[in-house]
Amino acid sequence: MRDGRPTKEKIRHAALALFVERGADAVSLRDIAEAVGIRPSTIYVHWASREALVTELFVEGYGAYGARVAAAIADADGFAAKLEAAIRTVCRLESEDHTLFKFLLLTQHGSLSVIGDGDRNPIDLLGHLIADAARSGEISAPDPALLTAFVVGAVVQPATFRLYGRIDRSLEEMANEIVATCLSLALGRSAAAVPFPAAHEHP
Amino acid sequence: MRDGRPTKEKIRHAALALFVERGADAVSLRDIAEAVGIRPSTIYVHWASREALVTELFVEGYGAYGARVAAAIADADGFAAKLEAAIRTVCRLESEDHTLFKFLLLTQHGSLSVIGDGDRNPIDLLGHLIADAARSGEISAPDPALLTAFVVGAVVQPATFRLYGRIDRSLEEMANEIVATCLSLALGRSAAAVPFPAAHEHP
DNA sequence: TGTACATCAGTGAACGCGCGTTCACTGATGTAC
DNA sequence: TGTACATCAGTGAACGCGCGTTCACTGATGTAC
Repeated sequence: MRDGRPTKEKIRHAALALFVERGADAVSLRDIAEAVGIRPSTIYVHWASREALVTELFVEGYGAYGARVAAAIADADGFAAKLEAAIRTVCRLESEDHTLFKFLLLTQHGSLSVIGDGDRNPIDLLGHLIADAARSGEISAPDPALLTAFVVGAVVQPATFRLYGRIDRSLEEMANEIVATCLSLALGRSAAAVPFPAAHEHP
Repeated sequence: MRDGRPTKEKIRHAALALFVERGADAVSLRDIAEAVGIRPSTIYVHWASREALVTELFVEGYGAYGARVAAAIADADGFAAKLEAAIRTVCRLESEDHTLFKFLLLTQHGSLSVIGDGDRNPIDLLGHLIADAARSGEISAPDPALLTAFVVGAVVQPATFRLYGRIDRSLEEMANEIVATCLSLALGRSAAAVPFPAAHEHP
């Protein structure tokens, strides 16, 4: 028999590229097949349905990111170093495989429900890191979930701005600024760490 | 002749609610018509196409937000007060019409291209506010676009977390923390304002 | 005040289209003898 | 080494379905006389 693995890999790459280019909903199996140079029915040799293909790409990509971030956190000592390592890893991943990064960013809404609670995904890992540090007293964060949102926002929003051409540099090129901002947010100079520092209090 | 305005308004509301519930791509004109209690063809009395309906909802909603934010900025004096007023306005809008807010947040990707550059939308307004303050020396921001991303992220990411149940409070309830964080980001205690403050420098 | 007319919001049936999916098939390739 | 066979990756034609959209129509309502 023929070896189907190269074809399967080609389908994966073409699908990812098209999903990023047009949005997953706007890409048909015929589009993917045409990009690879196969017939649409061949896709069913490798996946049970269109949904299974999309889900596999999302779960595998998200899982791979989670594993890399988890390893970075495990290798560093102390909250600040762990947070910095996690952020730098995400910034590096954006450069390593920009297509996958875009896909995860854009497919987020709608496919996030596939990921179970507490799974090994980058956002939960950051959330646990911050929640643990708050519980142990290493940082002062009255609302760890909100602080996590601020930190995630300081990574995801620059990435989104880049996606829409509002920013030219890659996440990796901005990594120093992003890391410094995340540390500043987490280490007590932000509202989430010390509530209402009254830089400007509401009347 | 009958007055079609109430029907048009019902279609607007039902469409918005369904788009938020399932994502705009997953809602057909038959779904909308059924929710309103009319026939699908009636929608063509009020809009030229499905796309025209979606675009009108997005552009009108985004424009309304832009107008409110622009007014808030115009009414306040000085950069810090203007920034605070803009952020508080966005937080208030999320409570006032949660469905519209969700729709704008989720439809962003894919429909943002409809909005022209420099238009009166909340993100460009924030961007110009920050860029102007950086130019006049009121704040020190080597990369105003990146600082804008941080500030937008400090609003949008908590909203996204709320959407997915990671946070329970409304933006309005978190407004004090969000405003303080945005001011802290913009007023010089962040990496974007003063590059590499070396809270934790990379080896 | 009563009647005739014009307007147009809303209808109902139908359209062509592209979609995801199925399935009997073909034929290249690895394995057994 | 050469031949027969089994496997299964990939094909090609076809399917039913729901989609956005069209269009001749109906009939409620505001306006003119």
